[in-house]
Amino acid sequence: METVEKLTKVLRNHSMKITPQRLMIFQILENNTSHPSAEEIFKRVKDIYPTVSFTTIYKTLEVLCDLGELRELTIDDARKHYDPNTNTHHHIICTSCKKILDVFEDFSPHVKLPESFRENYMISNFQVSFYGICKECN
Amino acid sequence: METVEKLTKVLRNHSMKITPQRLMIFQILENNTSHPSAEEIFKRVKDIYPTVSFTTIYKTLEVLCDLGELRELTIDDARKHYDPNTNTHHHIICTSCKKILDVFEDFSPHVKLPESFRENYMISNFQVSFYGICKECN
DNA sequence: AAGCTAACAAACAACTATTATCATTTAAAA
DNA sequence: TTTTAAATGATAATAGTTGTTTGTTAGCTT
Ligand SMILES: [Mn+2]
Ligand SMILES: [Mn+2]
Ligand SMILES: [Zn+2]
Ligand SMILES: [Zn+2]
Repeated sequence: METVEKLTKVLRNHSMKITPQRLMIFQILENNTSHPSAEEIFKRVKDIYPTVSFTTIYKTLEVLCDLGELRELTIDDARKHYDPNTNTHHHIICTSCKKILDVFEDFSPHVKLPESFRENYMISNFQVSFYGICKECN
Repeated sequence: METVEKLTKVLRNHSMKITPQRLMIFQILENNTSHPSAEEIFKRVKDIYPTVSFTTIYKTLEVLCDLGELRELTIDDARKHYDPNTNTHHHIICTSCKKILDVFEDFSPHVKLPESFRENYMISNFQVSFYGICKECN
């Protein structure tokens, strides 16, 4: 199922309303692998709905995160980025231009929390972040 | 060599000055595995030097990071944390209380950037972040 | 189709972490 | 001790994000 359709359904199931602004956000997120920041999403929505406010963007992104339909990435120290792909995967960020790409390698067979933590932590997930410089940034 | 001694030496080598405030920060960082935020460091320095400013804390932490003597952790989405241990290692963060612990497992033999990225990226390092709930937070 | 109401959007204010500016002070070299 | 470059601290500014209020609307009910 495509993102727009799925998110519409999920929000409906929670008696939340589908507004034009939200639909636009869903469309922006559909098949989006660019890991946009709130501002990048805001700008694109603003092109179509010039009166949209930042609050609306943040509120909708928060709702989607709470519903588990969106991942909030803590990888760029300057701002949060959002990822509609909620399947386990990893990232590489260029420390110069801050571009974030997906790394779909499955590290789970090898990356396990050491035994000593097992009894003290309930692990929900892990993520691997690679830091480097992309070719464009040399 | 202990942290205070080492940092003093490194700063001297770069013609930087050793001030009482900086020495206090060095002491706070010595053997510190709590991954403090700037504010936590600020509060502790303030106990001894009540007129210290936040600027001094941030500036000194920036200097240490630039010199490679301190690691800035991007793992808590609310604020940066600092780690005097600059050797490669990983972390587990409790998503409830935000406590950060070290994970010293060496994942480097298994966690490698996939071949497809090799020609386009100069990787400087990677980090594994485990997310979970600690026992105290249940 | 019209009315109802919880949820929403927008305007705006507030807040938090961090960085910038700059006059004053000080570490440390001469 | 004098000199000077660098650090400090007061203050302001900035950026990202969250909270509040009030009028509007999606989508159900009649
Ligand atoms: Mn991704
Ligand atoms: Mn650590
Ligand atoms: Zn780049
Ligand atoms: Zn906890």
